[in-house]
Amino acid sequence: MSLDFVRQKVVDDNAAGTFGGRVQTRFPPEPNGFLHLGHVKSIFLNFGIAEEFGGTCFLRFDDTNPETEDISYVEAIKEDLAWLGVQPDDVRFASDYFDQLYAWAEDLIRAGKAYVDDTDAETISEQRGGFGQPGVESARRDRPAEESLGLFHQMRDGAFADGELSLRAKIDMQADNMWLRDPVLYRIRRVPHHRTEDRWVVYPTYDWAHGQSDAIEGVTHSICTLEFSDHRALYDWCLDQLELPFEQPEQTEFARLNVTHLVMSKRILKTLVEQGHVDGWDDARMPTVRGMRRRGFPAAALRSFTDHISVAKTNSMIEIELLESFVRTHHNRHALRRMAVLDPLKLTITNWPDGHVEWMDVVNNPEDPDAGTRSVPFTGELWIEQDDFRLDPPPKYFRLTPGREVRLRNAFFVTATDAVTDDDGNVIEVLATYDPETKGGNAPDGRKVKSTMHWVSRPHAAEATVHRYERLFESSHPGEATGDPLDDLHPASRHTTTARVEPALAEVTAGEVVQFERLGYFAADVDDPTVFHRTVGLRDEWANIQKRKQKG
RNA sequence: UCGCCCGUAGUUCAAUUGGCAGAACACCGGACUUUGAAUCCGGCCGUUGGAGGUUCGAGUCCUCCCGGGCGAGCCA
Repeated sequence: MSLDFVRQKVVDDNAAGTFGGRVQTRFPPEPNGFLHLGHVKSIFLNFGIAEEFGGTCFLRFDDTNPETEDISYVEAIKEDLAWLGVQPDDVRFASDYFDQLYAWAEDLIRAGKAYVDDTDAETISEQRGGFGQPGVESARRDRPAEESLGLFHQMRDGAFADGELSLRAKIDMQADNMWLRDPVLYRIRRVPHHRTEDRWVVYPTYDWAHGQSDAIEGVTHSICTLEFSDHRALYDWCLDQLELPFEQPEQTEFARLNVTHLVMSKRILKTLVEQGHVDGWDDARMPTVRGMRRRGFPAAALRSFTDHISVAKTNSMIEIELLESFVRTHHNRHALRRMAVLDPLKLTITNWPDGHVEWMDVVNNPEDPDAGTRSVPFTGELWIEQDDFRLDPPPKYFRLTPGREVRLRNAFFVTATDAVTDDDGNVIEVLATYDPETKGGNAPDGRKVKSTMHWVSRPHAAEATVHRYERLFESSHPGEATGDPLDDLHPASRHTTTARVEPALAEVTAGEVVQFERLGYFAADVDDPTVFHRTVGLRDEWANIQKRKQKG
């Protein structure tokens, strides 16, 4: 197994003694939204590296913009992290460092490396120039340090309105890298902050806060996504100007995660919630940590998935089927097997002794002998799946059809004898006979059947609401055709029915994932365990046969 | 237009100093089967973005070209 380029860099740095063998990372979310799959990749990368190299990893909230941030997100992010099984060595906030950041900014001004500008935002933008175009220096660029310092203090003390003044780094207005064209370091925002409340009216920008926060904490490897590549020169420039308590941290960028049929943009996710396309951020169709949790995607599967896809600088698009295969593999080992009928059809056994109940001993998980067995009631009045009976079977259809014998799993062989139809010709009940010699599912004479079907005893059945999901976005690349992912929304991504389920399903705990035999994995809702979400279906050869036939 | 980054199988990644281009998922087939599941076995898939160059030998080094991504917030 070879190392990804980030881990390789850590190994190389350790070999060269760059950080004295120390390894420290951090996961730095902004508390302005919920964690999603993209964050999960970053989380397991950062915490994983710390763990593997005997280092440390802090959770640090990048809370430098009070206009969009909120304490509720802080709590949600902590919860999601805990659910992912990750334990930060410490929890910090960029706002913990506001005093130090401000003091460092004063140093920068004194050193003639920053100045207070009264140019308005729009003009600054114009003067910045464009790609291949020259920049124009601000008229205040050479303001004496003492004057800037005085103004900077007045900014802090509330003497100016929002946006009236800003602190800018004095770097190079002709740089090819736009982030070096005198970037803004401090801005005035009269907005209460969720932690510092009204103590500050000036806030550092990301570029003045991030690298310094890393440096204060002793971070060695500051890992972020590719779009920050151009910021690295600024990250380094800022740290170069300061006296640091530790070795200077280094930024390394990796490609963010893209998955087919999924959208990771916070903005689009928010729109889905606000326009009611989903129930909320924690809807089982959302690629948020909370959504995936409700859906029944286990943290362990997310971990093996992110391990498998590794990390690189190549912009890539992962097929969602890969994620699902990790989820299936996990549940195949751990999920208890249960029987549930999603689209019920009556099956009546005409030669069954009236009122007789036979309790069948059934294995809970063939992949795990320790999971034990349970008792399931069998009677002459059953529910079977509508899909499992055809009056007029297509080729290669192995299930129940008039005159054919099949096995009812863990019970008896039955042979369909007749079907009752309604006025429209729909089958509403199937009549069958059973062979009492086949109890448990084997014929003493050794005869075989082509298929085995699940069932539920009507008198014993419990009802459960079951949600089956289609892809939220029909297109593998949402928005590719029109530019707006919302145009690719599946019009009916959730299909809800009332299922008939075996009695044992009344005992599942919230959040538990079970396999409905032959159908897929289903997660009992985290709030209401009488509701199930289809996590992912089983591989379905019959569905493939039909699909191929459709294609011709 | 300028700068930075990235191009290896359908997809995601490997390939030790420059030394036989491989794996997983997907797909196809077979075995097994009380889940058309799982499991096991096998198969298919490549102009390593292109063209030159260096070399006994290039995915790897050099040059040019092509394609894709990001960048002109007082967002992060």
